[in-house]
Amino acid sequence: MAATIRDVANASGVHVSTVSRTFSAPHLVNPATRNRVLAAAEDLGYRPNRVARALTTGRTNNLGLIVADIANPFFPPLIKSAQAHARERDYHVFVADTDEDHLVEEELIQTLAKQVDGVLLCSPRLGNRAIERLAADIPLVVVNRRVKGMSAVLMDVAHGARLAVEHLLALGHRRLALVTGPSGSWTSGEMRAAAAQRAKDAGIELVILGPNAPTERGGLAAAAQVRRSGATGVLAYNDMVAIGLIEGLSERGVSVPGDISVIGVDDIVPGRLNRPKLTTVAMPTSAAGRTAVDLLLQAVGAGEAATPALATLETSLVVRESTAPPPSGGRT
Amino acid sequence: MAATIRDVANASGVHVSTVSRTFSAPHLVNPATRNRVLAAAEDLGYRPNRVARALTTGRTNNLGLIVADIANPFFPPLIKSAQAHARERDYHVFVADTDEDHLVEEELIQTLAKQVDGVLLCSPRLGNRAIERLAADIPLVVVNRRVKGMSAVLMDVAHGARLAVEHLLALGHRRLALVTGPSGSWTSGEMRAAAAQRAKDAGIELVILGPNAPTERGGLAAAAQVRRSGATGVLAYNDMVAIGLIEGLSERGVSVPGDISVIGVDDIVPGRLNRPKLTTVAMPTSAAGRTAVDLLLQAVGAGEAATPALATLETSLVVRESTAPPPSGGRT
DNA sequence: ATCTTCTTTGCAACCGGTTGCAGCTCGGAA
DNA sequence: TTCCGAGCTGCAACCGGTTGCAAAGAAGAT
Repeated sequence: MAATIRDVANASGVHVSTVSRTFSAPHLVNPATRNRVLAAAEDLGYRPNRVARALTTGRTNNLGLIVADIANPFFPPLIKSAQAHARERDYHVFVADTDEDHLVEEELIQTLAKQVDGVLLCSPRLGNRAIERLAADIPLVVVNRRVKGMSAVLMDVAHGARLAVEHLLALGHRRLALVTGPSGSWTSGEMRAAAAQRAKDAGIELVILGPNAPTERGGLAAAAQVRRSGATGVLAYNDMVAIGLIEGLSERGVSVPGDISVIGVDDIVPGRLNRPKLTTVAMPTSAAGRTAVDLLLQAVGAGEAATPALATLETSLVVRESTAPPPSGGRT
Repeated sequence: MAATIRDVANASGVHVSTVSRTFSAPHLVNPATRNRVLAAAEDLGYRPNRVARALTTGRTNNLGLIVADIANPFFPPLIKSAQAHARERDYHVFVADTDEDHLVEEELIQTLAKQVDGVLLCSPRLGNRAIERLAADIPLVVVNRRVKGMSAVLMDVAHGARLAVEHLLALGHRRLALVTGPSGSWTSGEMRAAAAQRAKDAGIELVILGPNAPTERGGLAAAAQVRRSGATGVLAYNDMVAIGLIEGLSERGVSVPGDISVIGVDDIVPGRLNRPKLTTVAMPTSAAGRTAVDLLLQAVGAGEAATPALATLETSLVVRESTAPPPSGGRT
C-alpha cells in the first residue's frame, strides 16, 4: 500500500541502499542524487518505516512511561512534559498505568522492553531488587526513588518539608503534625525525616500520623486523629490528602486556617481551586518529566557504560489561604 | 543479547517455523513438540519480539491516543481507561499531546501511522477534511466529534444540557445563561442547541455568552457578562469554566448559589473539591475510553470494509452545592 | 495392500529497512 | 602516463519473526 524504500529506489533509478542513506546518512550521498531521491520520495509520499528501521538498528525511538495512576492529578503534567520533550527528540512514548499494582508494573516493563529504548518509572511500586533485575534488560530511569546504579530524578521534598515547617513556625504554631503517606513511599520517608529534624531543631513537637492512603479519603480519615493530636499546624503527604483533611476537619467544625493550618505537597490543580486555596510545597513535575527523559536518553545512548546520574530538583513553598497564625487561645 | 526464535529452535531441536507457530498458532503444532519448545523458551527467557512480528504481519498491536492537552483534567480518566482496556487486549498505547495545535496533531498522526494499528482522536482540533484524508492512511476513531464515514464515540451532552436546564427551571430560575466554549467545538454547539430548545419550550429566555476559552480563565473572564445578563441560573461549557466563573462572580460579591446558580459539565475531580461543590453534567469519560478502543479495534479488524459505528454514551446530572433556588428578590 | 486424507514439520521467501564491503569514477599528484 | 585516494553507489547479508507450500508419516477408508 504505502510507498517503501524500493518504490522510491525504482522511481529515482538508484539502489535502495542509496535511498536509505539519503534519509539516515545524507552526507554520504551526492547532493544531486539526494535531491532526485528526495523528489521521488516526496512524490510518492514516502515515509521511512520506523518499525522496519527498529528491527535492524535495534533502536526503536520509543520510550515507555509507567505511572501508578494516570488519573492521579500529580502525574498528568509530568506525562505531558515528558511526552513533549521526547517528541522534540523524535521519540514517541508509550504511557501505561499499573493501577498501583507491582505485578502489572513488572509485566509491563517486560513486554515493553523490546519495543522501547528505555523506560521511565514514576514512583514505582516495585521493590528495588526487582527494579535492579529489570534494568539488566532495558535502560531504566526512576523518578522519586533511589535505586542503586540507576539514574534518578528526585524532587527535594525534604527541603520542601523544612520550608513548610518553618512557615508554620513563623506563623506561631508550636504543635505540629505530619500526616504521612503509604508506608513504602520514598517521598513520605524523606518528608518525615526532614520535618522531624527541623521541628526538633526548633524544640517543637511534631506528631506523626500515619500511614495513610495518598488520597482524599486518606486525608478525610485522618481528620479525627489530627484533631485529637492537638496540633494547630499540619503538613500533609500531598495535596489530595490535605484537601481530604480539610474536608474532614470542617465536618467536625474545625476551621482551616482559623483553627488549624494545613499544608499540602505537589501543587496540583485541584489544590489551587480548593476553598481555602491550599498552601503547598510545589513539586516541579513538568521539569521532572523533561529531566527524566534527558537522563533516560543519555543512558540509552551510553549503553552498558552508562554512569548513573542523579538530578535533584528544587521544591518551593506556595503560600495561599490554608495557613494562618494559630488561634490566640491555642496552647503555646 | 536476548534470546531469539532461532536460539529456541536450536535448543529444542526444531525449525524456527515450528517455534513461531508454537506462539502464534499453537493448534498447528503437536502437543509434545509444543511443550518441548515452550520449555526451551522458558529456559532461555525468550519473549517474541513484537517489533519483528509487526514487520511481517503488518500488525503492531499498538494504538495511538491523541489528546489536545493531557493536563486538562477531562482527559486523564479517559486515557487511563483506554490504556487499561487496550492492554487487556494485548495492545500498548502511545499517548500524545498536541498542545491544542492542529499542525502538531496532523504530523503526529502521520509519524505514528506506521507504528500503530489505529489512532484515537479525542476532541481533535483538526478540520473534518484533514481527518478524512488521514483516515485513508490509518484507521481512526474520533471522540466527541462527528466525521463522515468514521466511527465515533459521542457523549450525549445535549441530553445533559436539557437536564441542566430542567434542573434550573425546577429550582425556579426564570432567566438563564449559557457560557459557551470555543467556537469550533462540537460539544459547545450541541449544548447550545439543546439548551436553547429546552428553554424555548419552557418559554424562558436563555442568553448565550461566548465564545470563551475552555479554561478557568475563560470562566473568570465571563463573570462580568454573566452578571450583566441578569441571569440567575448559568450552564457553563465545562467544569473549569464553571469554577472560573464562580471565582469571578465571588470577586464581584455575587454569591453562588445564593445569588446565581452555576452548573458545569464533565465532572472532573477539581469540581468535586471546589467550594461550593459543583453541580455538573457528568461525562462518562472512562466508558468513552473503553468504547473508543473497542470501536477502533473493530475498525482495525475489519480493514477497509469497516462499517463506521456510532456510540452515544449517556450523561447524567450530578447535583451538588452550586445550584439553589434563585434569590427571592430576583426577577421572575 | 493401496489410496486418501490429515497432522505435523521443514523450507524458503518475505516484511522494509540498514550497513560493511567492494567497485567504479574522477581529479590530482608524481 | 600511471597511481592513489576520495567520493559515491551498488551488492548482499542481516535484523527476528511469519506464512504459503511441499513433503513425510500416520491413520483411516476401501
